[in-house]
Amino acid sequence: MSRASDRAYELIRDMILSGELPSGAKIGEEALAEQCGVSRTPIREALSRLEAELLIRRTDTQRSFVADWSLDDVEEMFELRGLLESRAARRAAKRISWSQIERLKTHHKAIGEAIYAETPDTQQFIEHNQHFHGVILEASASAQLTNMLARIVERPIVHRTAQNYSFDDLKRSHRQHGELLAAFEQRDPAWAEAVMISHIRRAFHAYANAHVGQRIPEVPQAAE
Amino acid sequence: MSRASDRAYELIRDMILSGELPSGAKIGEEALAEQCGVSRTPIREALSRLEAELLIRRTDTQRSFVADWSLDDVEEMFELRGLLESRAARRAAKRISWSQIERLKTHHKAIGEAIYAETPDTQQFIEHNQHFHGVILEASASAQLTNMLARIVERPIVHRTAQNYSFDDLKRSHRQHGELLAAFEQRDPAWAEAVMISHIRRAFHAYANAHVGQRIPEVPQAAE
DNA sequence: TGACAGCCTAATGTATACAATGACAATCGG
DNA sequence: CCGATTGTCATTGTATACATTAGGCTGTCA
Repeated sequence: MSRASDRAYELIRDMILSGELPSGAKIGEEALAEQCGVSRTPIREALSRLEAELLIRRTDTQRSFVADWSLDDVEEMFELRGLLESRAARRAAKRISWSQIERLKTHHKAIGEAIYAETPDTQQFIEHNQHFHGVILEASASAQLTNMLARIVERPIVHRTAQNYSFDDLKRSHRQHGELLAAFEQRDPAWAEAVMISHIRRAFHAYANAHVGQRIPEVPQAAE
Repeated sequence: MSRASDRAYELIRDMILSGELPSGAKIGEEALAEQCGVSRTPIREALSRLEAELLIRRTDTQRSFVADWSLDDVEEMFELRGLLESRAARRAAKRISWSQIERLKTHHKAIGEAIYAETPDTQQFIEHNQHFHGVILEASASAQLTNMLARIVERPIVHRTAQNYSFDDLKRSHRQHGELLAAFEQRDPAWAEAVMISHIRRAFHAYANAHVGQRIPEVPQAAE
């Protein structure tokens, strides 16, 4: 895709995920254009994508703000993610090739190594975790499921969630991936679906526990 | 939203749904800009939205074509729609207010009148059908479910499907809406969910039967 | 005759200027 | 003193010109 609008997209996205742009912060096209060193045109395209991914919200009059996720919103998103990913797992169990299973095993192994290193490497975990889920999506052979999950629900929350995983959470996630692998090797759709539901549900509770009480911590300034 | 880009969006969308722009047709920004009487800027915005709704596809180099739906694609979409709408129905059964039930009854009644008139009025059916499903979505109180269904799956296919409904199909759909209403009045999530799955599934088969053999009929010119 | 290369055309990406619209503030009237 | 109305300013919407790139066509060479 286009160079400038992609760069702008990534930059803005990182600003949001890193907290540099806190929840509720006002987003002006002009200001961002200057920060990103491009004109407003690619900024506008980037904002469209970010709006589609629900990282920013727009008022009725098209003013943009960093989306502010309540715990209810997050639960809703996990519900949706569970619904879609479990369906993907079910489809994948019927269709997955042996080479795809091999790739799953590779990522599974890498995740294990990242966790059980002397100092657990969360970044590595996140990366291979995404690839692991990516292979399942690919094996589900549903462009529309893939599209939806990838663009709307997938990445932002995965990041924030896994960032806060405890050692136990990491181990548990790894074990559930092992369970998924077994279900795929047996080509058992119902099993794969059930494990995936549980896997995502667990991720939600890990997120929720990590955020008890700290309802959106990064909002020092008020309404701007 | 903005005037020009909205008009452009609707115009292009209608061109696609009416078949004026056949499946696989190349879409040039410049040409559309001229046809719609606006500049390329709002056209680009409209194309983004249409791409998000999967009505157009883009090559790796951003050239746009009218999406070409195989029967498998359509089945996938109905699978997704069933997944999401049945979940919406389940949530709605737990949350729906009496006034929302009243609104459902109003649309249900209007649909009945449209069907059992001397000459069944499909347009009226489609309109009230959309409102009926809209109220359920609203009652599901999930902004994200609503967003997804409304933007990605909902409207284009509903149109094409209901357009071809036989009298029996219309009656069946009406009866199932009655069943849904009963489930809501009983506030029975499992029941509502099951009826909705069946309802959407039936819609798929109605679509499939109406299209046996005529694999995308509107493609006189080849690859353009 | 077929294939490859280079140029040419057409379409998209980006920047920028201008228009329109909404928000905010200050002042005036009740 | 409070509220409303108007004017100014900020921000977004649109148009257009220019840059860049992909894809096709033609000509030449093997």
